[in-house]
Amino acid sequence: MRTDAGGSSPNLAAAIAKCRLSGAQITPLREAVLKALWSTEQPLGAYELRDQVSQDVEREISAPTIYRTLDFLCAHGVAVRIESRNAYVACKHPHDDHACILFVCNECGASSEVENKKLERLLAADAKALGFSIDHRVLELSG
Amino acid sequence: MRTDAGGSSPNLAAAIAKCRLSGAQITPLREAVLKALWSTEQPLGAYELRDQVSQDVEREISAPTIYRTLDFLCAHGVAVRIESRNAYVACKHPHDDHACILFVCNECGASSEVENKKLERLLAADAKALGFSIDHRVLELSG
DNA sequence: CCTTCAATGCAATAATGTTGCATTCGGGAT
DNA sequence: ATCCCGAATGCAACATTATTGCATTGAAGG
Repeated sequence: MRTDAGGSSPNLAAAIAKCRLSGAQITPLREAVLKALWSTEQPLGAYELRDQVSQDVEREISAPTIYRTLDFLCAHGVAVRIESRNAYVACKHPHDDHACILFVCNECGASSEVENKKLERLLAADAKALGFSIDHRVLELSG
Repeated sequence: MRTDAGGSSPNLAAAIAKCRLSGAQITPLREAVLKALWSTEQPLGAYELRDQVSQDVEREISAPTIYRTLDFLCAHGVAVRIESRNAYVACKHPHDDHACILFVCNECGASSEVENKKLERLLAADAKALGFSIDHRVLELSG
């Protein structure tokens, strides 16, 4: 028996597995939201997700529920919020630390993540010079 | 006669001069908003600015007006929007291109900009590798 | 004086995000 | 099995952030 319902990318299953690692439960709702995120390259807004997921599960999901679900997915590193668009995408790379750059296309809206160790080191060096301990980074490039 | 009213930082005057360069007019409103931004290290929200500026000019400024003014200031490189906080700060460095990193303190809220050419080159290289032409960057670190 | 265009005023409304509390549901202890 | 507990969700109300469309003002130039 397959655990990956609906024929979506195998990596969706991997993301789900990743969440389970931390003892968190993957509910049908969380899975539906994650699935929606995986179904496109486009960043999706919270209310957009709400509509899609509502249709998927055939009942009205409320805004707070969506936001809580997104918080959960982001906290578990399987989704990322794009601050400059108030939108979310599935995190499609397997790394634990989220030191990636997000490229977002202005025309098609597609986004892609890029890892860059050198850049990470530079940021760390700058932070150190300032006596600053980074707890969150936002690196978003659009073009 | 001094053009810098109110005894604020001399750099506020420089910022104003910078705007004039592009033939734009600095109205009392725009100057008041810029002054408010310069008066603190703290990122200020649009509505926060609205209240401060309204008090300053002794009449109610409307939200659209504040947003338009902020758009103007950002477009002229004398203010920066912090995407991860929905807030704005004065841009306090003189450079024309906005290739800086924004460090924002979680405790005191203060923000500071850091220029880093190496980092810039790395970003450019990554973008090139993707066939991507950057038109806007958001680099925000909080901690 | 008149035209014109940028800047601003203003009302309404959209879009995004949050709070507080009630309810449900599943798993472990008794 | 039943009870209890805590996590997840439902839900109403509300807070915050941002935008649209159109009217008005005001300064620069013919």
